[in-house]
Amino acid sequence: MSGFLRYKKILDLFSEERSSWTVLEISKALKKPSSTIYRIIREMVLAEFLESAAGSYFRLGPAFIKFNRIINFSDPLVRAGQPFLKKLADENPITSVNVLARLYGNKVMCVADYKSPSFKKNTSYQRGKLMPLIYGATSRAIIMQITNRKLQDLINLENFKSDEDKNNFLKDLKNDRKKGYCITEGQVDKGLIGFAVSISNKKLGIEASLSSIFDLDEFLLEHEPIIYANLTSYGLLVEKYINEIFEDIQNYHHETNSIR
Amino acid sequence: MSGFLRYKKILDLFSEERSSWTVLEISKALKKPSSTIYRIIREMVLAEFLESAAGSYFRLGPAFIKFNRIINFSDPLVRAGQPFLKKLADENPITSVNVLARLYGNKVMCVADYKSPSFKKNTSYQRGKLMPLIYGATSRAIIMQITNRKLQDLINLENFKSDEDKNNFLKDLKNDRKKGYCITEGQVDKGLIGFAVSISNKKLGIEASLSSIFDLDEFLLEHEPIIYANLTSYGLLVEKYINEIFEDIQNYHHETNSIR
DNA sequence: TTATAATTATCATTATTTGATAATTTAATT
DNA sequence: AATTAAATTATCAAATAATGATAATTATAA
Repeated sequence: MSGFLRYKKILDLFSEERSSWTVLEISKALKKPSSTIYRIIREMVLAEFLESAAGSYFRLGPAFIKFNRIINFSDPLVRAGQPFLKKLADENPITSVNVLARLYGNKVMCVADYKSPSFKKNTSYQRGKLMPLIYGATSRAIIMQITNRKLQDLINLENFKSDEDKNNFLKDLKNDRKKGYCITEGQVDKGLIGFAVSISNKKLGIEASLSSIFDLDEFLLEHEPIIYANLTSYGLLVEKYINEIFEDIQNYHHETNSIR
Repeated sequence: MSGFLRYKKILDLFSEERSSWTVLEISKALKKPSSTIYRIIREMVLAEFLESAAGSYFRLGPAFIKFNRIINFSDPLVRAGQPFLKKLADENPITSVNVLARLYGNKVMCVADYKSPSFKKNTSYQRGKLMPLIYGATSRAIIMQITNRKLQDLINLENFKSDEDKNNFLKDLKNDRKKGYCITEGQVDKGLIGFAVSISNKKLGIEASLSSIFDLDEFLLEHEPIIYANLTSYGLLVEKYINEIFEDIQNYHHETNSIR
């Protein structure tokens, strides 16, 4: 265990389910002597990536809140898409959860979400949550824009139940690519239906999706064209804004570099 | 430069104002050879703490969004206080920004905020933003609960204009401690008035504040008693919930430890 | 106060980082 | 498609830092 991994392995222990650890627990989990863990933890506490809590427990530190904010204000995808989620929700024919998600390793991560105030059911899509790559429209609209080697690598990491399962998935992917958007029912959350379009920007390396999720109890077939129209138009709008932001960033860097 | 600092120094370059850097720029800024920076950056990209963007720039990675989420769902202060911010806003006599903030190093960080939808002015208090320790009611209600050595250390880090300035600050602090809450006008944002109460929990090491910020153009003296009543009652409520969460955590750890 | 747990310090050994440079890959331009 | 420049990775000996066993100290609880 060396380099950044030494720190990351500790951070990765912290989860929603288990958000505080003692040095001894960490030392057991990572099979490292506690003197080593103490030394590392001390460094991370100093850097505010961890903080000590009651009862000699440690938890994640405020540095994450700070850097998260910087991302919020600067990430082109979040900046471009965030403001449209509420509008999308307001224009949808029924209450919805609206999500901006992106590839994160071999998972999909929601980076922004807006739920209509009166939406009743619980959904898995909340900012920061990691979701499976192969289930749900949100994820599908991301993976369907990935090709060649990268797609192969990602798919090889997935555990399909059978070869047939895998082939079906690939066939669906092909169809969705042709249609330009995805619909899935209950793949992630029972009783919900999701619609999604791809969001991409080659130059910025953005592989993302915009999606609206509805309660199956409220959803009617006649809603589909409106949902589809909303998603595609807002999707294009988000991509347009990403481009503008990209140009802003470029100009900024040109300026600051020429000043020097 | 060794240990975690090596990584932190790079991360600390990234700010709202300057959210993407090339390896060469980092290498200049930190006065380190680019081969070294490349090696470090590669590690951090692999860990998703950085990600490569267009034009050989790098920016903060999605790991921060993920860990930020875990904090949101597990930090006792956020969990206990977050749900009350909207209620506080709704019960205030005029539109307001409501903030939960805590000590972060020698600064104050907002960890949750709720703005009345129709609040017009811009405020500095937004989740994740670092604020000065000695200005504004939000900060004052935090520092006023700190004593002895820790207070000395924190105050020594501040640059007061004069000794008189410093003495005035200490005098105000004493008064606020007696009163049990703080009011400041325009210290952080011109045209705004802030009210704050302390939030603390010894066992959890929480030194925080709950505050409501109003537009001076809307604020009337007769609002003060209601504001005061709201803040103190919600402040106590938040502290009560922090305590309950603390006990939940304890029980959880007892269970998991006895199972093993 | 005493006892126990938590944390820090020490230090020789072992392993890793460093930085100069070369090699390779990628992107831009002709 | 070929050329060039820029970005990134690889190499390796020297310098530096991490490790972990143990001892010492400090905080916490009984």
